[in-house]
Amino acid sequence: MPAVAFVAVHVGSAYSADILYRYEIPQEISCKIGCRVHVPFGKANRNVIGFVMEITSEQVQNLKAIISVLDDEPVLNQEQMQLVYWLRENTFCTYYDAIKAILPSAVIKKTSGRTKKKSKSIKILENTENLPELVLSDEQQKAYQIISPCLETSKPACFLLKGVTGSGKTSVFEALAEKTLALGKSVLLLLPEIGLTPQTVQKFQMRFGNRVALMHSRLSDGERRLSYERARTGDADFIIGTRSAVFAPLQNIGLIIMDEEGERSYKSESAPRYDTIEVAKQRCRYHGAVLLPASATPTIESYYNARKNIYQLVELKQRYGNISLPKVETIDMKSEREAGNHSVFSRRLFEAIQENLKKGEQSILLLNRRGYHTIISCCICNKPVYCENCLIPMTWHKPDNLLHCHYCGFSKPVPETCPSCNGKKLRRMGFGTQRLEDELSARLPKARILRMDADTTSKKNAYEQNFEAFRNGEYDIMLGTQMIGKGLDFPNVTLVGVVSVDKALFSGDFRSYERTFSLVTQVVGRSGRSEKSGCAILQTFLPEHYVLRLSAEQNYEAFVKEELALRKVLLFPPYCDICVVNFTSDKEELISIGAEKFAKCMQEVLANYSEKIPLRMLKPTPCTYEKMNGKYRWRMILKCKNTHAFRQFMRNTLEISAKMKEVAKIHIYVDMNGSIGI
DNA sequence: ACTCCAATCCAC
DNA sequence: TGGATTGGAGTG
Repeated sequence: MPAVAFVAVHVGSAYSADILYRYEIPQEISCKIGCRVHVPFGKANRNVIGFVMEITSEQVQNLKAIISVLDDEPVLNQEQMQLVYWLRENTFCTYYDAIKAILPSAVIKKTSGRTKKKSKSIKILENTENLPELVLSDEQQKAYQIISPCLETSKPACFLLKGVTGSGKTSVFEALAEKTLALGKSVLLLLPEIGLTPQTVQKFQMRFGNRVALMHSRLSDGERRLSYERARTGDADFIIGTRSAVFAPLQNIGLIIMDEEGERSYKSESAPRYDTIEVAKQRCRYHGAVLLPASATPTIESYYNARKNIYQLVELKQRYGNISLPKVETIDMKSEREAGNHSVFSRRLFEAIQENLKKGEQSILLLNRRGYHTIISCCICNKPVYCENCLIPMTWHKPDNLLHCHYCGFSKPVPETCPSCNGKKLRRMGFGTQRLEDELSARLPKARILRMDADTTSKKNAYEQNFEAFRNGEYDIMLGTQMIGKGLDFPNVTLVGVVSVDKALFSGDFRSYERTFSLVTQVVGRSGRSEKSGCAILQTFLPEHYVLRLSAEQNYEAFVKEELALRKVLLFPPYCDICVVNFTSDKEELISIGAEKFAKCMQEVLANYSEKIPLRMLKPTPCTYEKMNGKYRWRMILKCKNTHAFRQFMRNTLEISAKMKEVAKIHIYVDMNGSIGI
């Protein structure tokens, strides 16, 4: 009786075709679950690679047969197999999308199942002479002692480490990692962006030497493959990396740390659209490991979980060395305007910068818009100049004198006349980091200014080099977008100026308040980290807004209280889950028809559903930016409970609707608890 | 009656 | 996804 293999093959993003295809396993072939196989596929029987997901001995007639097996041993182990199924169910992706996230492309494509190349020697950064024993403060020690007993058990647990900026969370990580490794278990440390935290990475490399391997998106295919193999074989038992590293094939994981847990980069914006913390939880359940999300401003969801005792809260309330948090002064920019000051700088902030310059101390200025003029609009019809691929106003950049689209990267010269009405006069408005730099250097010609935004840091190692130069005192002032708020320690910074974050409050996402609160808290925390005390100045046109008021007070608890109350009333997470169905098409006329047909189909499926699905369906609507990258975009928001029953209902709807011609003409993807802005 | 190409269908 | 199939427009 021939055995049957259930094989996952690459079928694009077609929901209805993403099934496991059954093939006969010929007698002479031995194949295991998790191995890659060559199978004939489609009417033309083209030879494609598939992954064996299941093997049964059932009797099925007329199956095509597997051509050959590519691997002696499975490329997907038992845990990875479970993760494939988990990802497909939870992120509404295909089998192949899930496999692509779990395996490096070099492993999917490699022709031989055996790793033949001996790995190159890795530069060893171990430097034992240079390690003063790890010294923990009382508070850090206490945090360590609460968490560390759980590392010895093999029960999954989650601690939420809430530590004010400068409290030395990293030292707690180090102590816990050391303990985990001593117990013979492995450690996974996740960071939002590897380039922004070279100090942290170096610290761990110094302490743990070549047990550490890095995994992040800037590795080449070969480097990624090497790190993957080192983790898989146990040659490296401490992985440091970004989002994708959550899939590192470590054995026997004891601890997963997620630093700056609320960062957006932890949410994947392409298939599979996973949330790193959810994958980490899944892996902790599998390994019986401890999960440790950490932040100065935990997400509302995490803090709520801590209040419900799903997570155990561990707090670091003091800055290391008992340095006080900087005092934050709020400046009402409306009164500046009334007083005739039309500059981006309030008089108070400018004086403070001057003062700092005189003292030889450093300043950091935050403005979360890059470019020079952020809007070019017509004096007659008032319409801005839009990107040709996106319905998004373009930003003028001074260095190349071109308009740039910050969403698709398209650029073009400033038009002579208004593209909408042919008006002859266009006015340039808005303030970006380039203009801030210009104005600052005009008013303070002697100041050495470092601008940090996506335009100045695109080159490899640019972050690291610039941050290092600033730290070494080569600059007086660092100005930039949100990227300057994170992680780094600059002992000589005693002034932080928030030039403007008002716009960030109204991005259209229900998380924009918590993100703004977090951003202000992070950047303010850059000030006064050594013995010199620091201060911060927050400029806003909305001083009475509770988010800005509470950010200035650095009152996280009060902010969470307000935010939870708001979310309860408006029904947002953590009181429900938000599932967004996204529709895209390059044809404008198809998208509303397809989206509405889908919504109708969903209602019908729901009406015929035996299980009760708590669900609030909102009508499909165009996205805030209706066109991006040449694609028209609609979406439909569902307020739901993210249960197995809901996810089945959702996939059911996707499969049924995919067969309808109006729906088949457009592209659909589903995003659970992602962003609903832009 | 024929070609040609884009839209559509389908895969085990 | 990608190839095979289908059907409508265009051609002689």
